[in-house]
Amino acid sequence: MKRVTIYDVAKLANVSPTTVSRALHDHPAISEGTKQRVRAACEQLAYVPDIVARGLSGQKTHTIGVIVTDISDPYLSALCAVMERHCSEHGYRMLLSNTLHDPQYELEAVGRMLSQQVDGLLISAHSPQSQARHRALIGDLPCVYLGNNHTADCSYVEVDNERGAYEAAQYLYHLGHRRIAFVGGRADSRTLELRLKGYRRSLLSHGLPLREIVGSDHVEDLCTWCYQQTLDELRSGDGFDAVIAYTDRIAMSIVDAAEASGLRVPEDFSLIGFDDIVFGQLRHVRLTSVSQSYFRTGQLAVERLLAQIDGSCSRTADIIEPELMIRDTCRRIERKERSSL
Amino acid sequence: MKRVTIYDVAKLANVSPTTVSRALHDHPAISEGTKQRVRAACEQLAYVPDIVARGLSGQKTHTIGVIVTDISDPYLSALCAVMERHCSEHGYRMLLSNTLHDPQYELEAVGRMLSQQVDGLLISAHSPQSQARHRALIGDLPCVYLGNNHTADCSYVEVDNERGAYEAAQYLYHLGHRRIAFVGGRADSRTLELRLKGYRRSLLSHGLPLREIVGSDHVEDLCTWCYQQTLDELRSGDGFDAVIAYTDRIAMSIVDAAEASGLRVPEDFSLIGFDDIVFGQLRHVRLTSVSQSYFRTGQLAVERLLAQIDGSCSRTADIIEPELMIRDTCRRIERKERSSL
DNA sequence: CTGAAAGCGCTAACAT
DNA sequence: ATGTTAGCGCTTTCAG
Repeated sequence: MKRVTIYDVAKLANVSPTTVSRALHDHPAISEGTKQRVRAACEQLAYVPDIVARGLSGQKTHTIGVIVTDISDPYLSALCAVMERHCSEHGYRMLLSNTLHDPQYELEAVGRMLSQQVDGLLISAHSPQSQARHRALIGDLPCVYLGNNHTADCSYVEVDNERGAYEAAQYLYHLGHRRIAFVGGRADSRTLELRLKGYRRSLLSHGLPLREIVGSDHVEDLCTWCYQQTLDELRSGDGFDAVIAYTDRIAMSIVDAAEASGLRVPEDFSLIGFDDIVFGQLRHVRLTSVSQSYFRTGQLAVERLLAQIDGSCSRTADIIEPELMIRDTCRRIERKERSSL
Repeated sequence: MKRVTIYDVAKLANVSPTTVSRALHDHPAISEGTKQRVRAACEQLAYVPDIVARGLSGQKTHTIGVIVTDISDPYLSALCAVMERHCSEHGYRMLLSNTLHDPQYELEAVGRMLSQQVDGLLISAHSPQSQARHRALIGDLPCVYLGNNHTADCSYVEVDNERGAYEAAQYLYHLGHRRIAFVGGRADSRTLELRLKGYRRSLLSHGLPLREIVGSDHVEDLCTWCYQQTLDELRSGDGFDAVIAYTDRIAMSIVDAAEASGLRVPEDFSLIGFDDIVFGQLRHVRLTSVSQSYFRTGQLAVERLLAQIDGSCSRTADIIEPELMIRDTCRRIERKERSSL
């Protein structure tokens, strides 16, 4: 069973292949009558246009490449869902690659996307270093980075993570907490760096001591590692009564660690996560979290990329403001030595 | 900045394009010396092969299309991650489409994949009906269905859902529960149908009454709907003391509903989910769940598909056995009128 | 061992 | 309004 091509359609409709092509693209210079005939012939032969050939001939493949660190991360999978929708609404297909935080794989994925002739790239990079490694490969192909893991000379849509963490810490401070730790993240991530920066800015401004539990880049299972570290710290006596977790997923591990060491959340222990994933919103959990709207991020990223592709703009930088979603994992502490507030 | 083609490489290496092509494919009839020269030239020009042209010329695009109902579902996103890995290990790229349970979109997605000339398709269909609608389009293109939503004349990898539900119900029965409900799912899904079948087989064999709370296909947010329905039922007095939920996600909503009506899990209320997602495994939740290994499913699906593509086999049907992961959301009930066990 | 030439299916000048 | 022709970048007979 051979492929049906425009030549077959042309023959049946008694016109030239060009006319078929034009009719299919609704070219104005084709009479309504021929268009009808061509469409009928297509129908009859069950003709399906070959996008690959179209891509070779024209210069566009109408395919965009998406490279993420972990598609099974709830935030990223939600983001992908949004991006896929927007792409397909604009007639683009989406090629997906999952790096699992492996910089080498990320580099190869970029290469594969290029050789696939994607019209543009949407990348959630592992770290600024990994991004630097593939930067040259990409050249001037339209590309928008998702999140903070990139260097300055590119387009991106990112959340103001410094501010998100700062506000989370401020919130805990005003609730009366004075022993606030930051837990989670991989050392080479710029997102982590920024969140730490915000956390430090808040604590330092109140003269509070910093407590940072951060994984090195080769920790395999970050959640388990954070659970263990936190548990150890809490048991060593000299603990803390509030935690800002790098992600909601880690926050949930922290709940486990707190409870395992005999502390209840939020009665004895306050907790804030990042990402505002759907599982944190369950009544059963009600995790207070810094939200970075995946909806807005995904939409904006695709929009910016498509604008770059059709040449209507070059570099863009968008900062999404985070929002603290206050739920039930933080509690006000009555302080005897009322300092200021 | 024009594209670098094999012609450029050929010129630089002082050979013909044919030789370049062959050298790149490690053709045996090319001398080692020329291969070296060609490789050097490629390097120097930063040549990237054009997969699109290769696809047009040969007949393979080395691209497989994946169509899922919801990439932000934890089970499916984990499955996609596994499949992406396996595909790329075998030199295939993965085109992703997300139907959000819309049969019309599913149909269009199949069309887009076809016109993209994918070498094969991996589909998690919305329902057997929706699958039937696109079946003809696909024709004899290699295709493997994920899960139970398909008719008989195709390849698939599915979990024995009937058995999974049966065993979940048996487990609850042996724990002493006599008022066991099944909650969740969409009416047109065959997966639901099978789970219900297993649930019924168990309950009927013990002479217990059936309690089924199932959404119609146009319920928007299934979780919220299930929460509300369950809450109503529980409050109406004549409730139940155990639930098998259609998914873990729904199970979590049921926890909320139970707690909202004053019942504690597992003290007053036992609960089993489906999927064994990572969030259910957290110590904080410890949800008992029927596991359908996404790892095994994803791996097998890709393997079967690739075997079909390279022609080494035609139709396959694989059944994955489910496994009841017993955690902490079910509890033994002491019965006064000890019936049998 | 290497090269020339003919497509793969489609589009886009450039005619008519 | 429609047709002719020449590629897009690569592979693949068929000849040297």
